[in-house]
Amino acid sequence: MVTVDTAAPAPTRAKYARGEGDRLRVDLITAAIDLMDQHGDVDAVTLRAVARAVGVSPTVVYKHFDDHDALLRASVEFCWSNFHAAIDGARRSETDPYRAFRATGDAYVRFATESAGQYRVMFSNRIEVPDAPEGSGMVTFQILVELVRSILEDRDDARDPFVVAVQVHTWIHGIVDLCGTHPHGPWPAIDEQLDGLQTALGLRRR
Amino acid sequence: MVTVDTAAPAPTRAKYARGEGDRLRVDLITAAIDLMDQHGDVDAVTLRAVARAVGVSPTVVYKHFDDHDALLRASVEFCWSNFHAAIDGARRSETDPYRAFRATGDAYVRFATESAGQYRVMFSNRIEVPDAPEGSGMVTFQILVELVRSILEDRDDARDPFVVAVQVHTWIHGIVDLCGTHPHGPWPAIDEQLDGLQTALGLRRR
DNA sequence: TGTACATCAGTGAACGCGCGTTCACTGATGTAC
DNA sequence: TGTACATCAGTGAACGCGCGTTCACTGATGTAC
Repeated sequence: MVTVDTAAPAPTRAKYARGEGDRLRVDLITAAIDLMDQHGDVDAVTLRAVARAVGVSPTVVYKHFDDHDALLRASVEFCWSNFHAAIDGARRSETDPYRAFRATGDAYVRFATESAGQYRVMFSNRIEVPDAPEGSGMVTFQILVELVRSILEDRDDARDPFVVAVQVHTWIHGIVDLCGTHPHGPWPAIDEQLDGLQTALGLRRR
Repeated sequence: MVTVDTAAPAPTRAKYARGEGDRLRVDLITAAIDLMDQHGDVDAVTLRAVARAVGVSPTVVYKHFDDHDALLRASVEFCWSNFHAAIDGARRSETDPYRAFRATGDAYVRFATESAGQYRVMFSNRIEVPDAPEGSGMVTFQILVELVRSILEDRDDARDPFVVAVQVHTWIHGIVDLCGTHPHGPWPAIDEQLDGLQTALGLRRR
């Protein structure tokens, strides 16, 4: 319910030239995501706050989105694509499956830490984004399944990659969520926790 | 931002007798917690919504709490004591450390499932409740540390009970949070996931 | 036994606020003739 | 080359709403004399 009035009200912005009006759509989404990251809370992302951040009147939002909810849905969709890009980029950065796994885990943690607001909004599931069965995360989760599969094959490990990938994801989510919301607890460093995860789940080279 | 106007407005309630006015304090906290569980969101717990649920005018809340925030803090504190009671009760229900561990895990999952709103509000950390270092959860977390310690001793396992307890907690939190917010995903059943956790973390009788 | 009074649980109207949304409008810019 | 006009980006005032909070009040009940 607290709505802090941070930031200058309107940094005197010039209007976009004719034909470039669609760029405002991107600006609005970007501003919405910034608000998520600043407040870690989707409720801070009011239509008026987004317009204020861009330096535009609230009414112009309706030129680009049906309503407030449509703006939020588009923004969350954008978060998912940011997330997917981060995860996919990390996985592609290494060919060795163990190194790729670890790079991807690090990227996951980095996203959840540096873009904590986005991460929380995405996984708190209060904004429904229409997509494949069970949300936009599924395609990204598939990357994890494949990473796990390549490791299990290399280890001659008969476990089901999907089941192990669920284990990896639930655990890593718990780590970033708990340590993110209680950053001053006496927890081990996150990368030590990742080490522990990889060991406990038997995903190290043997 | 959505405030659904569920439930009858005011079930014609009789005022408390002289000297029993303090019972309203408990009623308000109880109603606040019900709202958390119904909406899974602390923003639904407005001062007016709580008063409405109890069948009382908003102003009377100020007879029992300094302001809206004080009501929320007291409610979250009550959630923590509910949670502690559930965990502590489960741990005391078994003497064998392995069975006690599992009973406690089941109780954790049950609380996070059946009182999902409370759980989310407690761990989302948006309401600061003043307490021991790093919040009311620490004393309950200590129960987990002791459970893990007793298992590790029985197994002649030299690992640090605190570190392993952190592993248990981050993982179990990830399981209930992820499966709670995405209940229709293709995940294994939660108790199968608990089985997997116990095995992977080496907390089974050998 | 009766009565004045303090105490107590709770009300109701009013406030200023930020919100989402609607509506009629403005003013610059490109284009057709 | 000039001019009328359609198009486009964006504004500003207004609405009804629910919110947290304040203030002066009510009406029943126990108690002191």
